[in-house]
Amino acid sequence: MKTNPADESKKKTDIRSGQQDSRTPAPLARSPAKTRRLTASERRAALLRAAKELSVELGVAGPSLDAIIKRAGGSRRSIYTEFGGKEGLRDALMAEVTAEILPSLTDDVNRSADLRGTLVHFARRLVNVLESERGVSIGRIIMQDNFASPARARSFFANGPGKGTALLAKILEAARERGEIESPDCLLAANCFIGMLRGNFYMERLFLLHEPSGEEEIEARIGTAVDIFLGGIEARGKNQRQPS
Amino acid sequence: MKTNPADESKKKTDIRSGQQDSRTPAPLARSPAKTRRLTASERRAALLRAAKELSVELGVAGPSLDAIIKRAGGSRRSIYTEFGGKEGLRDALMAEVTAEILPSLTDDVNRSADLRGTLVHFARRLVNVLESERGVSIGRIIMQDNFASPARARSFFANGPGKGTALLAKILEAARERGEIESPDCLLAANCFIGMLRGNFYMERLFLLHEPSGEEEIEARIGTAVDIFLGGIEARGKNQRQPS
DNA sequence: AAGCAATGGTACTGCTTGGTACCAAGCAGT
DNA sequence: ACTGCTTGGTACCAAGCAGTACCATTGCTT
Repeated sequence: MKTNPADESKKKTDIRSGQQDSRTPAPLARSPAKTRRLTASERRAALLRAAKELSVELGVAGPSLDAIIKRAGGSRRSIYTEFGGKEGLRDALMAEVTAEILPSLTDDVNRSADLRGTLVHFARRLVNVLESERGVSIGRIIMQDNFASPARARSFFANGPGKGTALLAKILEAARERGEIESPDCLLAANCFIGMLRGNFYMERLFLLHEPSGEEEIEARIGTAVDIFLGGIEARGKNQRQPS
Repeated sequence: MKTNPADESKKKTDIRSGQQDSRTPAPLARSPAKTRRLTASERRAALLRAAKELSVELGVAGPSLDAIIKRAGGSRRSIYTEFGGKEGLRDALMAEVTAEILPSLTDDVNRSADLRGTLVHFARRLVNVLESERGVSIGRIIMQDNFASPARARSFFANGPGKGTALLAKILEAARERGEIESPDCLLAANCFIGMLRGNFYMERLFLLHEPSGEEEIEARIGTAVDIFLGGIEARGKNQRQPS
């Protein structure tokens, strides 16, 4: 099927005659000065970078291979030898992008002395990472890819939100050990806190429904969330599960 | 608008079993008995219904017009006269689907006497609506379309989550008036509560990372969320905003 | 410097899609 | 029943896509 059939003429479909613009006839119009070839890892990085940029720029229905190659240089061959095809490239991109977000969240936690300070700090980090211009762009890539491939979604959740939630859960466990809070399930509580911070806002941002929130609004949101959360779990007798 | 959701319009849908090729060669192999023409609204309903079903079934990268027509009957002409094209059909589908979800959430709120009961009731409704098999299917359609069109996303948020959150906010306002809770911003608090209920679970469900949660797990999540939330906002002196 | 293996560049194939054109078949008004 | 308008069915077109083949070029090795 791949061997060229007995048709060497251009008469495949004469209707599509208007093709003279699609081909660039001059192969000598190469780059003037530097045509240095890139090593495999350089090429890989360039491809991933181009794919990321274009995914951010184009948004929906990510870039075509042509577009990626045009920006990154190299040729389709590079993609197939390096990633095995488009799916492989998306996999690699997902891994890279996930790894890029996490550190900015986990870094430097536990700086505050008390729990409230730690929570506020964590919340600021999270909201700013998620809802920043760049965070939203990356989030859009991730989410759309997650719909396309549950396998990638699984990997993303394990390495992204999963780790973030686990980190917060550990902080809560420590506070519980110190007797500052009462919580039967710190992981569940961590989920709640993170969910509060997202609220409807994160999705609205993801869908580009409004500009990034201002400092004040974010502080208000964080304040409300921390107040409710701390008020709900801190240790002070029992106001919980009172029978209704 | 919803005249008759094609109760008796089964006349054509059995063609989809054929499928031997992309084209059905014999124009005389039509439906055996009747070829009654559908009215405009019937046709519209059939198209929307087929589009919804196929979106659910195919998941990623919604169905093509051919697929929709093959199931709904009619022809491409129907789509263009009725919806103006594919985008118009997606718009209409989004509106329909959004309107479908909301009532099952808002219906029958305020049944319980006390606030805790009301919150638990609301939470059960919300989680079950969102994370049910059907809710997830519809949610996937909506989310993917939201990425494709911020305009649709805006309409969805206004008619879906926006209304749900506003409803809860009203409930909270009433409780505040009765002095049961203290909350400077009930809408923000409602956002928090709904966010807690989603946590990471809803997104994980949306991406098909696990089966629907069991009754027990849902009750545990709801219990935790309600406990934290009520504990955080109920009126009992001031444990909030203590300076750290 | 010559040769060779790997990479870059591009045309091409096969396929799918949305949109349009056109013919055929039903329906309604008279 | 005839006629004209509307709707259904299908072929067709242009565009875009991933993947493959193949030539041209590069740069390292010997």
